[in-house]
Amino acid sequence: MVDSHGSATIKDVAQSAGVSIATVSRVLNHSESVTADTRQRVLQVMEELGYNRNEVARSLKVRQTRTIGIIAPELSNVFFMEVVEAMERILAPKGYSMIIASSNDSVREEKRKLQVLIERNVDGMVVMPAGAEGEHFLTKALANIPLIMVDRRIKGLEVDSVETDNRYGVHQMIHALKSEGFERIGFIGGDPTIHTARERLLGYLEAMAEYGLPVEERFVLKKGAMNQGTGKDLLSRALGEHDHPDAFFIANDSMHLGATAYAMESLAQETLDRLVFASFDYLSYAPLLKLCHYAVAQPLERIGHEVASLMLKRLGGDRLGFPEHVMLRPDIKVMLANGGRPFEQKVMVAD
Amino acid sequence: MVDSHGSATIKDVAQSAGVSIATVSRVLNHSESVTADTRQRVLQVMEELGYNRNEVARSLKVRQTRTIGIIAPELSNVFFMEVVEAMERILAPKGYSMIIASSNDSVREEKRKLQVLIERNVDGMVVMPAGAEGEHFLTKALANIPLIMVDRRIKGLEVDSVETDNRYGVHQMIHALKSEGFERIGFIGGDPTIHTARERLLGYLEAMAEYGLPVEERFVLKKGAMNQGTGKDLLSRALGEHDHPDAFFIANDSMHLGATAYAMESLAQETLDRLVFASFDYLSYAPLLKLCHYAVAQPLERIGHEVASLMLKRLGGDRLGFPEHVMLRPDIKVMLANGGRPFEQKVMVAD
DNA sequence: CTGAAAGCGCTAACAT
DNA sequence: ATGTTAGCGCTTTCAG
Repeated sequence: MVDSHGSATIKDVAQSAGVSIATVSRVLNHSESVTADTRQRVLQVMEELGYNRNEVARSLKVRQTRTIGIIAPELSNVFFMEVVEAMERILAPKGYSMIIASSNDSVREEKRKLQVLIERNVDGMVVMPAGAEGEHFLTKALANIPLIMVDRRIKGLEVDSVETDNRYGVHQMIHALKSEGFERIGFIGGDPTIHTARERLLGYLEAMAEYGLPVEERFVLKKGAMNQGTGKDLLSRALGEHDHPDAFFIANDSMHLGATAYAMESLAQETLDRLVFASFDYLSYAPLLKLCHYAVAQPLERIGHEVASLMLKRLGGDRLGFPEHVMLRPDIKVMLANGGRPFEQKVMVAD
Repeated sequence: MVDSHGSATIKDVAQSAGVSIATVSRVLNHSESVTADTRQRVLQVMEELGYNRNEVARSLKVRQTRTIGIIAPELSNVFFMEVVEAMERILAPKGYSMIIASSNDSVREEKRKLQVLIERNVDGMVVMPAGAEGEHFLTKALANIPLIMVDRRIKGLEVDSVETDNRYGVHQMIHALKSEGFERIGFIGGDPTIHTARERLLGYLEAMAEYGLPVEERFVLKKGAMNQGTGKDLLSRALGEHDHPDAFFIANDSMHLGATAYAMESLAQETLDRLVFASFDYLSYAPLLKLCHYAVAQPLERIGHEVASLMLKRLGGDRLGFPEHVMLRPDIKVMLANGGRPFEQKVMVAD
C-alpha cells in the first residue's frame, strides 16, 4: 500500500480504491469525467493513505515546474524582499513557488545561480542583476524561460524590466527644496558605476539644469559605496568647505543614515539648525531622520505586483510588447514634523 | 539532436557523441570509470549542444531534490532573511536550493504552504512558526523530512530548534542598567501571547527578582502588537504616571523606534535628559537611537549557520541528539556615545 | 466514464 | 570501460 520509501503513490491509491491510476490522476486534476461516486471513493482512499501528490513526477511529465527562480545580490536587502513578498502574494495562489538564490553581488556567482535555476527547470526567472554585464542572460536555455529584470536594466539586453523611476524622484526632491527657497543644493551619492547611483546623479544634474540652479562641482560628491560611512564622510567633507550650501540631496537610505548620525553628534547647533536634507528611501526609521524634509519612497508593493503580473502574462505565452520596460513612479513624502512644506508636485511626462 | 521542446537531453548527447546514455550519465556524475578520452568527447558535445542537466528528472529517480523548504510569517522580516542568507552561504555550495514561502502570519496559510512543500518533495524544511499551534507538523509525510524550527519553539512538539537565548539577553540588560545605578526599571513589551514578547517579559521578571529590584506593576507595560505605535503609547502612558522610573527595558526594535521618536518630539528636555533605554535588537539605524545605553543584538549569522549545519547533519541521516534545541547567546552592545557604561557581563549557566 | 500503455529525462543495477 | 534495461510517479492519448 505504500512504496518502500514511505509515501503512497498514485498506484497505491488506485489499487486500494479499485480503479486504474488514470482515474486517480483524473481526480487529482479535477477532470470532469469522473463519476461523483468514484471520485468520492478515490478521495477517501487518498485521505486514508495520507497520499501526497508528487509534484516532481508531475513536473517531469508536463514539462513545467510551476516554479519561479529569483536571484538577488543580497537576500537581506529590505527593498528586494518587499518586492518578493508582493510577488508571492499573487503568484502563490496560482500554484507557483519561488526558488530564491543570492548572487552575493558577484556576476560570477550570478552566472552559477542562473545555471542552477535553469537545471531546475524554473518556468520563469526574476533577477536583480549584480552588475552591468548581461551576456550570460543570452544563453540558449533562457530563450524559452521568461526573464524579468528588477530595479536595474542592463543596457543592450532585450528583456522585460520593472524599475523605479529614479529621475522622477530626484526631480521632485529638487523641486521641493527649491520651492522651500533653496537655490544651492549639494549632492551626496555613490560611485556612478553603480546603476542607481548613476541614475540619481543624472537626475540631479538634469533637475538642477531644468530649474536653473547652479551646480557647484565642489558640492557634488559621488565617491564610494552607498553606505553609512560614505554618507558621513561626504557630508563632513562638504561641510568642511567654506561657504557650503545648507541643503543636500542624498542618494539613498544608508548614506542618509550615516550623514544624519554624523550631523547629530558632531555639528554645532547653529549648523545643524540650517541643515536640510531631501533623500531617497523612506523606511521604518524615517521618524528618526530629523533633518529630512522630503523623501522618495520606492513603490515596492507595486513593483512586485507589476513583476508578477508581467510574469504571469509571459508564462501564458503572451509576448505582446516584448521587451516591456515598466517604470514606476515613487511616492513623495513631505516631512511636516521636520519642517518640510507641501509643494505642488511637478507633472512630468514619461519618456 | 534536440527534443521538441528546445533543450537537449542526455539522449541527444549520447547519440551525438556515439556513446550510450549510461556513459553520458556517468560523466555527469563524475564517475571514475570513464576514459579521459570519452569523457572529453561527451563534454565537448554537451558544450556544442548547450546541454543542461534536467534536475527534475534526476530528482524523480534518486528521490531527493536537493531542496530545502522555508516558511516564515513575513518575507520582509530582516531578521529572518539574514538567517536565510547565512544558511544559503553554506547550503548552496552543497548543491541545495531554497524554496521560500510566506505564511503571512497565519497558521492556516502555514498549513497550506507546508503541504505545497511536501508535494514538492523538499529534502528538509526550516520554519519560523506563525503561531503556537503545531499539530500540522506531525503529519505522516513529515516523518521522513528533517524539520527545524527557528526563533520559536512550539511546546510539546518534538523537533529540532534553533533560537536566540532571549532570557540571557534580558538578564544582561537589567544587569547593565543596575550597574549604571538604576534601581527602578520599567518594562515596555508586547502581548505575552506572542512568543518573543512572553520570553522577554519572563526574562525581565526573573532578572528583576534575581537582582533584588522592585517590580512595579504600574510600569510593566505589555499590551498590543510589538510595533512603533505600541512603543509610543506605552512609553507615553508610563511617563504620564507620577513618579515614573527613568530607565526602561524595551522588548524589540519597532517599539524602541516608536518610543524614541515619541520621546524626541514630545518630551521636555529635562525629562529627555534623564530617560535611558536598554533594548532588544541592534540594527542599522542604531546610531540614531540616542536614548539607548545597551542593546541585545541577535546572532543572526550564527543562527543561520547552526540551522544549516544541523540540517546537513539530519539530511545525512544522523539523528543524534534528536530533538536538539540550540540556544544561541546574543551579543551585548554598549552604546558609549549615548552614555552607556561598560559592565561585567554576568556569567549565566545554561539550563 | 474508465483502463491500458507509452514515455517525460535520468540513474543504477546488471551485463558484457 | 561501456551498454542495456528497468523503472522513479505521473499525465495523456487512444481504446473501449
